[in-house]
Amino acid sequence: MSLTIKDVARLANVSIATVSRVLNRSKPVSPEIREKVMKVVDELGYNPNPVARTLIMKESMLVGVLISDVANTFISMFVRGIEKELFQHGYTTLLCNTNGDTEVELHYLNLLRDKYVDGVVLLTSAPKQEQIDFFDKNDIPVIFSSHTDKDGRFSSINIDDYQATYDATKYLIMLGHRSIAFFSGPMEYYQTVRRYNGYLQALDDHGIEYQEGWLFDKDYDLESGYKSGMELFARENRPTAVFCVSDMVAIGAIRAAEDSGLRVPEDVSIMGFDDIPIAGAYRPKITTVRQPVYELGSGSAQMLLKQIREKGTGSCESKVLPHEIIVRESCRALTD
Amino acid sequence: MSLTIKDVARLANVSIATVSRVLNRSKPVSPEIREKVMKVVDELGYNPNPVARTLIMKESMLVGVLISDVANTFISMFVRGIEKELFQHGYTTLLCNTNGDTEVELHYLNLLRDKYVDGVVLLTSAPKQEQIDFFDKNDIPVIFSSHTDKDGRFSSINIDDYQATYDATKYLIMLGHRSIAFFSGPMEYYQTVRRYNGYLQALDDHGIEYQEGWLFDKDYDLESGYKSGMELFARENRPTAVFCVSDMVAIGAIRAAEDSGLRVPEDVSIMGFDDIPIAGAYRPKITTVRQPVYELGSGSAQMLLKQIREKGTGSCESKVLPHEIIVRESCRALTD
DNA sequence: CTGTTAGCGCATTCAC
DNA sequence: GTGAATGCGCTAACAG
Repeated sequence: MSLTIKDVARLANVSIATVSRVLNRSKPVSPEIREKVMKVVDELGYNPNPVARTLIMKESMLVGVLISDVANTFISMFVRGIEKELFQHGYTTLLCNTNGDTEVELHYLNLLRDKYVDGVVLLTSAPKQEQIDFFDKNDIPVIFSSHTDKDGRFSSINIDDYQATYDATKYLIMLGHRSIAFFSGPMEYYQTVRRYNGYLQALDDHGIEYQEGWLFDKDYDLESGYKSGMELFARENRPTAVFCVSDMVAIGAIRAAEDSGLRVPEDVSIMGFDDIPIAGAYRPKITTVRQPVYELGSGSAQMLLKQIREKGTGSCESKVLPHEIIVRESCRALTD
Repeated sequence: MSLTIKDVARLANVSIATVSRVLNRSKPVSPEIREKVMKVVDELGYNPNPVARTLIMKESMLVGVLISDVANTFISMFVRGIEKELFQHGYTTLLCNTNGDTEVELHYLNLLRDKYVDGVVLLTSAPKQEQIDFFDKNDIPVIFSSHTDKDGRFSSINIDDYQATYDATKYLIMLGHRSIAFFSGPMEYYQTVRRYNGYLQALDDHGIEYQEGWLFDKDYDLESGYKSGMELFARENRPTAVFCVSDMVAIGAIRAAEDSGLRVPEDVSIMGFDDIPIAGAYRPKITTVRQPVYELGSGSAQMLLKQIREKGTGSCESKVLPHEIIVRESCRALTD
């Protein structure tokens, strides 16, 4: 069906080795022959079979990206960042959705290795032991995105979740709030834990005693925020502010507040996280912590590319991107 | 490094041909030998190299999914539908983001073919001539999602965009609206055109004359809706209702209305499309047309799988999934 | 510089 | 039923 290197060699009256050489610049070829070959290649519109190439080279120009559904809201943007960067360097992105299922993750990891992917980006939010083991066993470049392994033996790119939440909590405290609930995600994710710790530390640093019942650990989505909100706002003695681990949770919380007869921010202040496009358009506009999602994606790709080039060095780096408090309308100063 | 079929053959004292046979059930093998081989396979944890296999079989167990950024809001859900379905059948999803760039699309299509993908799902919203040509030239199973080629020579899965918009417009008319603006996406997308036609027809069928200046064709995102809204609501003689091609556009339009001192739905009714998760949580809750996004994804996968099995038959089917008007708060009845 | 040859890991035709 | 040999399309030693 398709053209092979043989066809080119025959029509150009050279050996297949020569064709391979001009195509890969692997060895010097005389200008005349090179040109002759290129002419045939162009006329035929020939391009080498990447599968055969992979079989020999053990590289595929493929990069696997594992995603789960956490923070699913910004996955799309994140992936675009990765994808664009990789594409510019001739790599293709193999996207794998794991739904956070360890078994599925492992399945994909093995599959990817068998396909000779040149690298992997993990956006699965909970670095499991199985993953660590896999990358210990297989020498495949990998970037942990938005989460790191405990020992920091692998490259990673993150924002400073601890500091970001610390800053957010501090902001609420500066506004005069002394009772602040924490609408969390699952504590299995280090990301969540780091945020929680930042929150606790900010409380502590400002002489606020953490209260039993301020923590709601459900998930990163709208429904979780709504449920936590309905639960919290039904209480007699409710906090004056709520920190949410995502904007979607914040939106759910705002809905719950309104359904409970509370106004935001007059009766309760609600802070989000992510700064998804809708955050600035919501009513009230959501005060939130901005993550540079696209940059996290493209940064992952850049780091991975570097690691692929330097494969074998065992080098490993960590990158932390800046966050930013975006002040809008959903949090107000307490002036009583 | 990795295990090969030779290792298995050696340890089981059989030829590689026999190993291949038990693994593929391609030819009968005596029970004793089969068992002996399987034992070695299990002990070694051997699995065949898919790349070598692809080189011979000309199939990869890979499916390419091309996406652009239109309706980017629901791509995530759509892809999950595809991915899950394919995964269950042993296929892996190769996701390619084209940004609607024809050149990039073509690049990917060629790459995918060279990787021997077993099929392709197109979610690029504008069936371009180049794409049609590609699939005419290359006999690769393909599903056009959310858009069809004009001639209907390829399989596709859609909702009935024409009817859905007709229904939505009719709903607004039934509410008493006689002047209805259309916040559109780019007219290069057939999807957009079909919706526009449904809108026009509904107007016509109910004796409403279409007015110059009711059409705003920008894009499917929030900003487009906002801009169109600011433009429209500044006018003296503004419509009482607006149909938007997506919920994000609707959200932008609602923002614009409020920034123009208009209340929704008291002063202007705004209707969305898609029913993204936020639509029901927005303030006001958005009246919209629901698309079964996940089902469009899994349906695409099912149709593709079927086509892969029946490859060569040249069979081609079209599937239309139901839409639904979701009545919420953003549109009100005119009672004057 | 260039051509010949030998694999990469596997499926499959042939002989037996 | 089973094994030896051939080749998928390509790269890389090896000679010349």
